[in-house]
Amino acid sequence: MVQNEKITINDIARRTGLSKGTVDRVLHNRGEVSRKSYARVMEAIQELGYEPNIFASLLAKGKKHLIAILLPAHESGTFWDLAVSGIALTTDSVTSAGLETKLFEYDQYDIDSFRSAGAAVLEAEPSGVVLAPMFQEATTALTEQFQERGIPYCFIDSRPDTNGYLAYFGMPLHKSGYLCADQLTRGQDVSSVLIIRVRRDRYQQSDPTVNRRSGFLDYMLEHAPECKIDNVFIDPNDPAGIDQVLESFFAGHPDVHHIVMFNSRIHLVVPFLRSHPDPERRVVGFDNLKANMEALRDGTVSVLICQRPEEQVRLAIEALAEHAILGKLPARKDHFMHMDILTRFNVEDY
Amino acid sequence: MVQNEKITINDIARRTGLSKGTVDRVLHNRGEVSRKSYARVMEAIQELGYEPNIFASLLAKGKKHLIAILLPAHESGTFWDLAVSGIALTTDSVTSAGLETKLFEYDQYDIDSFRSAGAAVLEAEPSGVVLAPMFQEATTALTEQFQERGIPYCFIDSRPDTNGYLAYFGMPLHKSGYLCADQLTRGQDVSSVLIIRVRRDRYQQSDPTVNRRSGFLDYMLEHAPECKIDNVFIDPNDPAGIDQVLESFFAGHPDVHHIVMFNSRIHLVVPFLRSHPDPERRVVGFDNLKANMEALRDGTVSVLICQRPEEQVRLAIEALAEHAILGKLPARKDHFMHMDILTRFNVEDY
DNA sequence: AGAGCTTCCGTGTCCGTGCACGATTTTTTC
DNA sequence: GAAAAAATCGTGCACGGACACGGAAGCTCT
Repeated sequence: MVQNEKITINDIARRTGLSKGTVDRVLHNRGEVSRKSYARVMEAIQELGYEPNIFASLLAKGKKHLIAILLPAHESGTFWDLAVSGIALTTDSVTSAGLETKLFEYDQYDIDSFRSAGAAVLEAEPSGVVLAPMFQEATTALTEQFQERGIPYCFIDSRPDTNGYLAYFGMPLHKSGYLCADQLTRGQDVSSVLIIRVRRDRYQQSDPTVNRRSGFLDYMLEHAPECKIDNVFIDPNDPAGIDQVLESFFAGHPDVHHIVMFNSRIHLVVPFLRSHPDPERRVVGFDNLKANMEALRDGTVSVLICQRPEEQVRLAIEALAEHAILGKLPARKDHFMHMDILTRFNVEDY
Repeated sequence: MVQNEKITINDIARRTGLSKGTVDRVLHNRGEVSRKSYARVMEAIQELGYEPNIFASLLAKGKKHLIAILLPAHESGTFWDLAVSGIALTTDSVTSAGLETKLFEYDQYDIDSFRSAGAAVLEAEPSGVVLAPMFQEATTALTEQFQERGIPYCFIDSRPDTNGYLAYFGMPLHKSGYLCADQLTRGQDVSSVLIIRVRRDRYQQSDPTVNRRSGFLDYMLEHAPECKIDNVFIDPNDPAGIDQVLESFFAGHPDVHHIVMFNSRIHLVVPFLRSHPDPERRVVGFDNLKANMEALRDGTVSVLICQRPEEQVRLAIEALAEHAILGKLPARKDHFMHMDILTRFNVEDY
C-alpha cells in the first residue's frame, strides 16, 4: 500500500504535453478546454492514477469551509446539550482538516426564532448544514433554499419525508420502543404499565415519541396482550402539578410498578419517585441527560435507552466535511445509530 | 470564533525583525538560535497567537507518518477481526490528514511470531504504534525499544503495569464482570450458575478474563451469596469434546439454567445449546463476533457485553496521529470504553 | 593580526495546487 | 482575406512552512 511515487498535476501535464493550468481546468470542470485536451487529460489521470494532494489544495485556496449546525438552544442538561457536545469531537480531527463549525441556535418553541436562525445560516454561506427537523414546513422551506444554493445538509435525530438530504443519523424509533418494552417487562409477569406523557405544544410538529410508543405497544401486544396500559399527562413547567398528577394516579393504582416515558425527560418525575419508594418498581426512560444518569446511579431509574446524539452530530459533520473537501458522497444515506442500554452498572464510562 | 487574520511565520519574523528561517528554528527547537532571539520569538508567538498551518507543514515536509498496528492475526470471525475493522474508520478522516496505517500480525499462540512482528514494526520506523499486550515480557521488551527510539505507543484491550505508553483504550474489566452478573441474574431467584472456561495455553500471559471473573464473583457474593457456582473447562479446538463436557455436566445438573463465559467465544457452546433447548435458560457472553450476534438473534444467547474494539483502535490511532502531527498529548492516559449491552432487540444496528 | 572555529542568522528553493492574467490559436464576421 | 471575437492554453505568482546552504559576526589560538 505504500504509494512511493506520488503523481502530481505536473506529471499529468508532462504526459499530455499540456500545461498544469489546463490540467487544473479539467480537474475542476472549469471549462476553456478543448474536447480533445479534456479527453487526453482524463486518460492520463486514469492511467497514472492521479490523486490530488489535499494539503496543497487546501493551502493554495486558503478557504476554510464552514459547517453550520442548526439546533434548538442547548440549555444545560437538555437533550440538545448532548448533541452540541458532539461538535467538540470533530474539532481536533477535522477542524485541523480545514473547516470551521458554527452553531446556530433557536428556541424550539418559537417558530419565528427558527426562521431567523435559518436566515442567519444562509447568510453565513456554509459549505454544509447539520440540522434537526423540528418544525416541518419551516424546515422544508429552509432545505429548499439549501438545494437552490447547492448547500448539502444532514439531518440528525429524526428525519422528514423529503429526499434531498445528504445523510441522516438517528435512532430507529419504532425499534427503540420495542426494546424499551423488553427492558421494562422481560422475565416478569407484568399486569399493568404506566406511560407518562408530555403535552405537546401545538407548534411542535415533529414528535419522535409517537413512533416509540407504537413500537412499545407492538411489543406489549405480542408478549403481554393482557397487560393494562395507563397514560397520564404532565406539564414540564409545573413541578408541583407533576407531583399532583402522579400522586392521584398511584392513589388509584397502587399495583402499578412499571413506568415508562418516551422522551428524554424522565428526570422530571424522579423527585416524585424518590419520595415514594417502591422496591418492586421498574422505570425505563430515554437519553443520557445528566439528571437521568444521576437517577440511574441511585436506582430510581432502572434503564435508560440512549442514542449517542454526540456521535450523530460528529458523523454528520464528518460526512459534510468529506463532501465539501473531497467531494465524496456517503456510502449510505440513512444511518441508524445503535441503541445503548444503560443500567447503573455500565453508566460510569459512558 | 472566526479567526480572520491568520498569523503566519512571516508575521512573526517581521514582528521580531528576524527572518522566517530563525523563527522556524525556534519553532522546531532545532538550535542555532541565540538565547535572546529565542525569547523574542517565543514572546511574539504568544502575543500574536500564532498557530502553524498544518497543511503547509505537511506539504513542505512531504513525509507521511506511519502508524503501525500490531495485533494477533485476525482470522475471520474472531475478536481481532473486529479490532482490525476499526482501522478503516480512520482512513477517511485521518489518512486524508497525512498518515498511513500498516497492520502487523502475529500468531497469538506463538511468541516467536510476536517477536519477529515486533522487529518488523521497528524496521518500518513508525511514528506511532498501536498494540495489545499478549505476551508480557516480550511486550515490555518491545516497548522499551520504542521508548529508546522515541516512538509513542498506545495499548488497546488490556494494559500492562508499565507506564511509558501514550494512552490506553479498553474496557473496565472488573466492572464488566459485575455488569455481566447483573444481566445474568437480575430480577430472578438464581440458585446455580455455570461458568464455562477455556484452558489457557501456557504462553498466553495476559488474560482479561481473570478480572472479569472476579468482578462477577464479587457481584454474586453481594447479591446472591447462596448461589452455587460451577466451572467447566472446554478446548476450543475440539468441538466434539465441548459437546461431551456439557452433556455430562448437564446430566448431573439439570437444574442449572444460567450460563456465562468471560471471553469472546460463547459461540463455541452455541451448537450444544441449540440442540438442547431450555426455555428457562439465560446465557451471557462477551463481544460482538458475528457468530455471537447470530446466536443473540435466534435467542440462544440472551445478552452480549461488548466493548467496541473498533472504537478502541480508532481512538488509539487518532491519539497517535495527533501526537505525531500536532505534538499533542491526550488529555488522559487511560480511557475506559463504555460497555454495551446487546440483546436481540438492539443487535441490528450495531 | 590573521587563520580557523563556533555560533548565529538570512536567503532561496521546493512541496503541489489554485487562479489571474495575458498570450496564442481558432473561429466568426463583414 | 483581414479584423474582431471567441476559444483555448501557458506562465507565473501565491499559499505557509521545511530545510539546505552560505555568509556574517564573534571568539580562540598561535
